[in-house]
Amino acid sequence: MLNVMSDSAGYSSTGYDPSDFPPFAVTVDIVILTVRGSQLEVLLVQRDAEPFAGCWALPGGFVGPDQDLLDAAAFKLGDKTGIEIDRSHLEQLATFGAPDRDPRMRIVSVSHLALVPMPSAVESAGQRTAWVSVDVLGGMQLAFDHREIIRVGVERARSKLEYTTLATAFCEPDFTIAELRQVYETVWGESLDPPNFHRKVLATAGFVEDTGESKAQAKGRPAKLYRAGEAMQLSPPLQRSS
Amino acid sequence: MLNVMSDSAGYSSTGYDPSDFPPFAVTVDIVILTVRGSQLEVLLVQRDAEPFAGCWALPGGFVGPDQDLLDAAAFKLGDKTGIEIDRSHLEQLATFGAPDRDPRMRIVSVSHLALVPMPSAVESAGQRTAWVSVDVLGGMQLAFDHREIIRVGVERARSKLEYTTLATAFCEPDFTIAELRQVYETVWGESLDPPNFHRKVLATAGFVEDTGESKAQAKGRPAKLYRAGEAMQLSPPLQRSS
DNA sequence: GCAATTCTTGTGAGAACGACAATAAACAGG
DNA sequence: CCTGTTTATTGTCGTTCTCACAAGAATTGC
Repeated sequence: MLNVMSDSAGYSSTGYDPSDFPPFAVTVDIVILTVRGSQLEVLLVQRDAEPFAGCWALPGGFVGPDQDLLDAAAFKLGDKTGIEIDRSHLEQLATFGAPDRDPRMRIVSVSHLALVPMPSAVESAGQRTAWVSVDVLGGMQLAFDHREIIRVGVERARSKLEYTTLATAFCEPDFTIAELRQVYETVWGESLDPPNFHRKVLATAGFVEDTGESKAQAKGRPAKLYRAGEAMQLSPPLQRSS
Repeated sequence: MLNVMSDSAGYSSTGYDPSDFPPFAVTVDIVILTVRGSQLEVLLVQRDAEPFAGCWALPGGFVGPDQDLLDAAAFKLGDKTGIEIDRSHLEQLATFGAPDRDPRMRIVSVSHLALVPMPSAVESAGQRTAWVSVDVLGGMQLAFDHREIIRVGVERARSKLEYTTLATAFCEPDFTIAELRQVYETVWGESLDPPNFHRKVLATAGFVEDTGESKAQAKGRPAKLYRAGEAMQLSPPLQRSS
């Protein structure tokens, strides 16, 4: 099927005639992550059409003729999964365009990364969608190069938690320091010292704001509730050991 | 010009009608940076065709039908400027695809970032190419959204110098610590304490390796020459004050 | 009340950082 | 040869940050 392209080749000798560019399609794919318990999970949808029918894949689709890329990602996410994403936690991830990544034709995919809090995300998952722990993806058959896209997305999330306040995007509007710490521990896959983490978060201006409220625990002292602060960057960064 | 897509059709045989997906063209653009003296400079080429004829623009061009994105970026750079880039210092930057970013038709540009050392880069600049300090770009008229692309590229470079060993890409194969410090000072636009910088670089395992050679200065004590080490990440990072 | 649990604050040793002093190695000029 | 100048490199030291762990505070269950 790849030879569909070769008919339009042959523009290289005489410079670049704009009327002779190769035919491309452009799609958006969304790596949408959440933290449930101690698992970092990604939302997948089951494909019903060839190629890769029956396989799990990232939500996404073709970009509309007059759609901006970020708009397309947000729209496709709502369209395919019903999740309305806070635009502030949706960002472009990377673009994948290997010539053979789609057997049908040349498709360039602009992948995006979205982070959502736990409960609302889980409820919104529809029939042919599933939240899957990133730890069990190895045993699944994924469509196209989506395994690689997810790998890049997870690595981006891990990295951004170090030097940005993005971890609050995984939390409800009001959250405790322990819940925030749980996010870090889950995404990074390592345990953090509760006292030191607590102090460090409060010492970073603009990371969290006190709400005055408290939240009762199943056992133990109630925890103060905080909301996300104004700051976007963390300086100095929170560093993982590895 | 928008109708050119439909001419090169013929997807019906494969089951995919060209009208199923919108007509896109995909280009690569390269933000190639170098440090000359105390200036951070970007390579621009002067356009000879409409739109934006006569304006300065980033080197780049349409992606070939069977070309990977990174390959296309490296090829276009060599083709348009004669610069053969070390592939290890060429990375994808971001993708720009606003519907109105090109007046001709819908074009999605996958931008790339390249870093090259000073002298070779300057020599390679051809007739219609120029190295321009990023500080004077404000007064120039740039094609398309290339001003924004350059801004993102410069910010990426500034950021990556903090936590990667990428600064060595701006240096010759053998370089002194002072030359490396000059790179940091130029890209970040702030001065660093020479003794502390010297110690910090040598204390980071894998950042630089001793060559045993020395380099005479115009004045003063000769400096030892180093080469880039194996490490890619800097931990702990070098931090800029701002 | 008491034990258990969890959140929050204290503490002290060691490492890192930053400003600046001191030394080392070259050159220029007398 | 000696001296001043310049730049590279090493020392020093007080402050800050980090990290491991102890201690205190606030709740639940018995």
